[in-house]
Amino acid sequence: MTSVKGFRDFYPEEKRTLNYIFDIWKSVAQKYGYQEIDIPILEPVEIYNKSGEEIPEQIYSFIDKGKRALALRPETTPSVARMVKQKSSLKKPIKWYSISQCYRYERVQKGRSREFFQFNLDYLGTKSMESDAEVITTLIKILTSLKLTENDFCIKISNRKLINDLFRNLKILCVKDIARLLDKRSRISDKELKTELVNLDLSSRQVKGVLDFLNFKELKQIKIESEGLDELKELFDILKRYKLTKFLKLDLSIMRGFDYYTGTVFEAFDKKGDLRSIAGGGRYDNLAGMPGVGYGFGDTVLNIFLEEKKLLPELNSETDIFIIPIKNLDKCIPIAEELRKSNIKVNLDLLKRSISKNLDYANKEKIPYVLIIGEDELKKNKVKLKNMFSGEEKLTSVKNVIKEIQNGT
RNA sequence: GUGGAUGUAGUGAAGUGGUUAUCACGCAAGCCUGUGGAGCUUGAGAUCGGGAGUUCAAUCCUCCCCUUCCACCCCA
Repeated sequence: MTSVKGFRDFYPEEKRTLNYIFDIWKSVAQKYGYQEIDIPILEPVEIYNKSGEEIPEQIYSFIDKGKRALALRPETTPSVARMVKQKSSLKKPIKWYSISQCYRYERVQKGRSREFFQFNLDYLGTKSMESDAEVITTLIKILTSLKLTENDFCIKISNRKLINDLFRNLKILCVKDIARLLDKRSRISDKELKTELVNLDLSSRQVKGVLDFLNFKELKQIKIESEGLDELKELFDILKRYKLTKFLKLDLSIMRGFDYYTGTVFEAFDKKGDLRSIAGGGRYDNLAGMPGVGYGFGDTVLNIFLEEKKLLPELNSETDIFIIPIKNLDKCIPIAEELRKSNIKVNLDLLKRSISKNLDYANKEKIPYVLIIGEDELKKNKVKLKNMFSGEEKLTSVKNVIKEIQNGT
């Protein structure tokens, strides 16, 4: 009796945590003026052709009854691009976000499942670095809203055009192989990296060139003519205005797996470096029929990260109040309904259990208030309201209960 | 796909070639006919991951498979 490998169950407590993350994703996106969209779970397989080699391998694809080759969405950007291309009447700029479950058939392990939630945020319609900066800002704001600080994470930034120019300058052709190597950089020593580079038939001058630019920490150190370099300079300048420089790190080893990126690329990492990347994205100017920039942000790594940092809040039940009837369930139902009419979330004991059992239940479920209703109370036309955190009790009217709960929350 | 580890109630752990497989937490009921987080009592819950073999007898020994986890690979 298990769920499908790599697929997850969310019990109420876990779902609450997930909702906490969703709420922050949404509120930051809305704060910057992004609109929520939704995309289909199935897409034609071909739309992922531009994603690179890795993705098609991991795609859940099948032929449907109409002989169409379909795929469970492995990511959102191609769908966003499709939606943008499809409807030419959209007003620019297009600022969208979405939260969707995505699917990838891959080896299950820490931080990687086959089904995950991905928050995606995109700014389409301009090549201006201002949009790259805003998009990166939202990513940082999400992480800080989750109470993470510059000691916990950083955003590594690079630019595809600059990388290409650097390679061209060194007359290196096997860009792909090197890109893969560079991606591993944080996990291998410089020495190993060197021998690997030599194995790829690079001259010693080329090896030195590659190692050099990996160690660039500041843009000033880069001495070539490149549009990518200019873009990066501009981007860092704009981000200064958002006062976010402390989160940023120039890192030319950032490559990103997707082939469709054309300019800025960035990735959010935990500073200790023992987790996978938390979020990642970049600029894609040839995918949607118009330039765009965006990122994807999965829930799995984030969850582990927040748990390790002990930043997942203890969340109360969504229920506001639990009613304990004492041998008069029939009289309590109308009271419960009255509270619900005032938009209060009410749970009512239907099992006719004892007071102590019910209090125990309310306590375990972390319901903040309990209403005890018995003979004595009904005689006086009152109810007994108990605050479960303080233990305080008072005899009061239903109307006052409504007021108290509405003010208290 | 490659390599390593793992598997005993819901969870975490013990244990033994031999009748009814322990313990803790959790769950349920009672002590308490109107007051929780504690205590005590009782109860439910496991074909000991699956299959084959060795044996009079296997949860335990052997083999195969599966699962889950970790690393590589890659990525959210």
